[in-house]
Amino acid sequence: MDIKPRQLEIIEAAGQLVTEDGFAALTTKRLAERMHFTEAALYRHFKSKEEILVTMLHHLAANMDERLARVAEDHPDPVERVGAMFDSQFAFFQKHPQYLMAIFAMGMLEASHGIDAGIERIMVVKRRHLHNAIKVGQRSGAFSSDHPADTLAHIIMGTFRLHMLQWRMSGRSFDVRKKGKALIVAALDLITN
Amino acid sequence: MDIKPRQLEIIEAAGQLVTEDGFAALTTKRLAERMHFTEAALYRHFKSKEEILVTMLHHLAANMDERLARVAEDHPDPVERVGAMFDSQFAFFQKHPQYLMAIFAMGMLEASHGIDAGIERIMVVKRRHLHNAIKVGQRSGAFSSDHPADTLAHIIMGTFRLHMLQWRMSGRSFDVRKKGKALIVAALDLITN
DNA sequence: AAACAGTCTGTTAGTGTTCACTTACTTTGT
DNA sequence: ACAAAGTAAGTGAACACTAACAGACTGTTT
Repeated sequence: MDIKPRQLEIIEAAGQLVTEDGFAALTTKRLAERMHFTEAALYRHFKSKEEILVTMLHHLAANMDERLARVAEDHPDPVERVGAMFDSQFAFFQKHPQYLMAIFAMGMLEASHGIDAGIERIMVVKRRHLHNAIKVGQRSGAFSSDHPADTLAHIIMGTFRLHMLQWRMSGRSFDVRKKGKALIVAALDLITN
Repeated sequence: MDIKPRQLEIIEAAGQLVTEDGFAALTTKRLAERMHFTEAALYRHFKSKEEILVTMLHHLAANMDERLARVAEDHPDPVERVGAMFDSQFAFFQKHPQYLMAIFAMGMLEASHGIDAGIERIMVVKRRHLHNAIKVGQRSGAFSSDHPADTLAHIIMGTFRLHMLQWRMSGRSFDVRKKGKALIVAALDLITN
């Protein structure tokens, strides 16, 4: 499933609309306006509105998987690795805030099964990478083994997600990367031996 | 601003629809069906669909504030207090899952400013109670002072919110109170001296 | 070099459906 | 008698999507 350049433009415009004004703001009319063409032209590139979102989520999941795998390769030390993973996440969403919606859309079971499945896949990807890093750290003795890796991963993930939510709620008015790094360092400190 | 019994019924039905099938499922038609009357009858009790949601969020915020204040009074020990606060939250949402939407709706900037403000107020209420409890615990030496109370409150809140999200995503198929208690105990253990 | 055929990407002008909400009237309980 | 709470039957607006057509560019045939 490869995404053509024009499709990517549409996906990014759709993400912008949702991130700016909420899910309800994503209409074919507004999306076409932002693309500077007509509604009908959208259907030359996607067969439905749903397909636009599903394709976007696919794209994001694949992108994130690859990016986190590369970070893991580059950082053998587990504590550093977790820090670098989140720093990569912060940098990504700072650069591409239009994808923020994918983090929060779940919890709204919006519309279709395809969308839900796409969002869940993104969470699973993130969780898998984080869980692996923590398990490696527990084996090496860097992280505490007082609690299961699941639990520690949950706490870190929750900290990350709430931070992103607050960033979004604030209108992205602060430096998500700097503040986020401080939070993740604090959370890592709590679970480090 | 008092809520009449019939209004409360409508509010709860609206919450059910959103929690079951997402925000888009809350239409005047479906809401009226669930109430076993016509759409027009809704407008005898609320002047708009937005007012239904805003009233619901007001009601929930007031309810939560009172409930958490009572828990705080009943538990002088800070560690116990935080545990009891979240246990009270788990029990509440287990009993009234129709209010779950209020936790997740933010992040979707749905529709109106009134709704956003209502959701933000709920988050502020929770945060205030938690933050107070943690500060008390830090002063008494029960909680670590290696990190600011803000940071610790953030980590606990994030842990809670992700847990609720997973419960919802699972179709509320596990014991949110039991699993939640374990998570909160683990998180508290990390920040306890 | 010119003509042709096909595909890609856009247009205009609609379609039927669903939405939140209203008007005018009726029933019910005190 | 009066107000509260319901109904039937609609309103215009917005929605996702479609049919029919047209220009631009491609590669192929004459």
